[in-house]
Amino acid sequence: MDLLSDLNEPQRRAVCLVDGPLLVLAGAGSGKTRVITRRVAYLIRQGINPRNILAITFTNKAAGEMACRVTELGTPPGSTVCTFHSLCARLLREFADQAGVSPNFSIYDRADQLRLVKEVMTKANLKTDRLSPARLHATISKAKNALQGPESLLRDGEDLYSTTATKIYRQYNEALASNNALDFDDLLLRVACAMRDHPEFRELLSRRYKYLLIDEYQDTNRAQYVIAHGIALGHENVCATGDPDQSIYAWRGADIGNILEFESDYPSATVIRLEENYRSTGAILGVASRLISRNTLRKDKALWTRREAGPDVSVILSDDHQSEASLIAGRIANLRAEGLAYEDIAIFYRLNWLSRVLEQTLLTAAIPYRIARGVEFYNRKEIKDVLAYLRTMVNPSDDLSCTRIVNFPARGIGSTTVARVGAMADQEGISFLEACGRAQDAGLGKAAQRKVRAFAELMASLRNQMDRPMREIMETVVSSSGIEASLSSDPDSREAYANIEELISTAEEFDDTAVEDARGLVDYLNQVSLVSDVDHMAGGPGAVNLMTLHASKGLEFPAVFIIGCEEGLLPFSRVDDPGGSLSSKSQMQLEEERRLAFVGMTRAKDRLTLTCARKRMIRGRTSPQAASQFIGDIGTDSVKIEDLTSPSYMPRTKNSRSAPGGFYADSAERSLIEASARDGLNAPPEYEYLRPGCRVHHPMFGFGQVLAISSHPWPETRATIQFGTLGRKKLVLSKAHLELHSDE
DNA sequence: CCCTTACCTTTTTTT
DNA sequence: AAGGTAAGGG
Repeated sequence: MDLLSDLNEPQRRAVCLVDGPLLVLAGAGSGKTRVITRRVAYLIRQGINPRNILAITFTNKAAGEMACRVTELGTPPGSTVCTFHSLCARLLREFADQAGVSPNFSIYDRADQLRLVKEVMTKANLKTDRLSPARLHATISKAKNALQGPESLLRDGEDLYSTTATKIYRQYNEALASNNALDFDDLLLRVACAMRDHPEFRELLSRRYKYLLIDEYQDTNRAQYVIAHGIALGHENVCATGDPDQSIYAWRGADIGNILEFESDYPSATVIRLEENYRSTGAILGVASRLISRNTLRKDKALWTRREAGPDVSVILSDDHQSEASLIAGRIANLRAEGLAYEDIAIFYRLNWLSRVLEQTLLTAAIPYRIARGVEFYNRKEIKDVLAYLRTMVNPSDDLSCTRIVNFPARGIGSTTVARVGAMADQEGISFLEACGRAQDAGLGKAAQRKVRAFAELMASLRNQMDRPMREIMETVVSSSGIEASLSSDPDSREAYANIEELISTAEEFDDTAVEDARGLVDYLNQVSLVSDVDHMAGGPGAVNLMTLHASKGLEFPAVFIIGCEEGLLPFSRVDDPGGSLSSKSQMQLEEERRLAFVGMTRAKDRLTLTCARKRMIRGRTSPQAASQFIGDIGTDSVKIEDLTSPSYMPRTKNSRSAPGGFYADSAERSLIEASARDGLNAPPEYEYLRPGCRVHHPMFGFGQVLAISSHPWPETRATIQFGTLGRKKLVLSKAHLELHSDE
């Protein structure tokens, strides 16, 4: 197949420039993935050994897709396409000596990491209610991603937080070491350090990976940067692709400087910009561009499209989350009527929990949906329990996993017994499992001793069976541990049991599909530990796609809804304000939120709808919501605001004086107005007084001044109103609810 | 030792 | 709204 004929000029250059550093600044929808896959295929056709090619992506799903598309281009296999994390996990097992790890290490996911932080905090007598483990963990994680040790936290002074964080960081690392475990950040950190400390290791990698491609370069952190540079050192055959406007992971240590400074890192670098967008309509691209142009810290970039403007971008205002959801269900039905399939439609939101109402509504509306939550499966208690057995088998030092299963299923080993065995293990400097085998020394009662010993024997016998195929291992674990017996007898556990059966079938799948250099228990755990949200959703046919804005990156859909476009939600800001709510939502953070909205919008090919609600249930309380400032940022060109909120009136305050005539003065009159607005019979008398210059209050946009009225006859009154922070809006006032304030 | 009940926090976003 | 934790009874 011809690799170049359907590429545009800059794309072709990006594919064909084989040697030397190359930076591809690829705007949203500019065919970046196509360039990368073609490039890999092109390199191979130029006679480069596939084994010398390493392409790094951010998610397993992206890696899978990319590998798949490269194969489809008819090139011989052998190239490595994977994520930074899985690359590092593999390297660490292969070069365990250089990296100073033991090859059977466990990989701790976020939940494990938090448990460990909590455990460390308790041991240090820190109250977890004063200082959240999550915050401490975030601090530690950020430091690790910047390749900084515990002492680094003291750089900016020795306040109480810094000193405790340093202490916890140290002890957390010690705890990881004694469990023979690494967290996600360690995977990168250990490889980066090994490359620094062992030049021969770095050189080996440089020789092995002579051609390096890194996708989403704007989202790389310090550790990933060091690894990439280490590999490229010497040959400099490094092709980085990315888009500064889509940098949305600064909060987890991504450094946008990496992509901005590529040219100074590699003075001989070629820079290619891809600015033609093949995805979105003119209207969508215009709206997204106007939004992102509000960012000040950015390289200006002009995305353009040959596509026509298409339908306006919709902004829909609803009363609450409930009506927002049913409105979307309705719109989905309309889109279906227009000929779209369910899988062509996606709904994005800033926070995971925003999907709940939506799910319920879609369920009752009988609209099939898929939700990008692969980890959810692996986060189920029973699944984590089974995996903990596997981990303990591979890595008997993994006390976190071992204590998790010592009494699952219930074996009558309670917390006192666990504490005693644990204390003995600590004292003797042995693992929990080993201590179980020597239960007689732990000062336990006869019965407890017998149970604990039985557990140790169970694990020993399981450990003898580790070389069997995954499915058999899994079945043995489930049956001989007693999980099967305890779950299948209890009718409340039917779902849990079904999940475990599902897990067994993934193991079977692993046996069938795994390549020859990755098929053991260790590789299975590797794979399972590194799956993410997005990975498990492969655009299922016949279902609407639900996901967070973060998860949407890299995807595209004909129709996109972004829900919850409200202050505090889409530019997200925390309710409690560590550091002051007004001042410290820094410009940097706001701009990242804006990029996030930009990413979401640019996923849409043909139809884009933004929705917001006037009030919403947050943490069990209904709280009033204001429209997102981003709705102001996108301006009014190619935007249609549909106001579906019901009439409402602000309580009168001292400052709000009556319009001439005082028509909304008493409640009887008010309910009359509401009734007529609801029934669509007569215009509420306000409209008589609606004229340019009026000061009005809108429940979502706040105070504004009427600039012009384009058509007056109710209920189709359209008026252009200037709102303070949100700019000019053209509103359809059909069911409206403007409160007039005379402002002589 | 296990199970129930009552509070109490949590909630960004992800490898 | 929901999940986790501490306390208390069986």
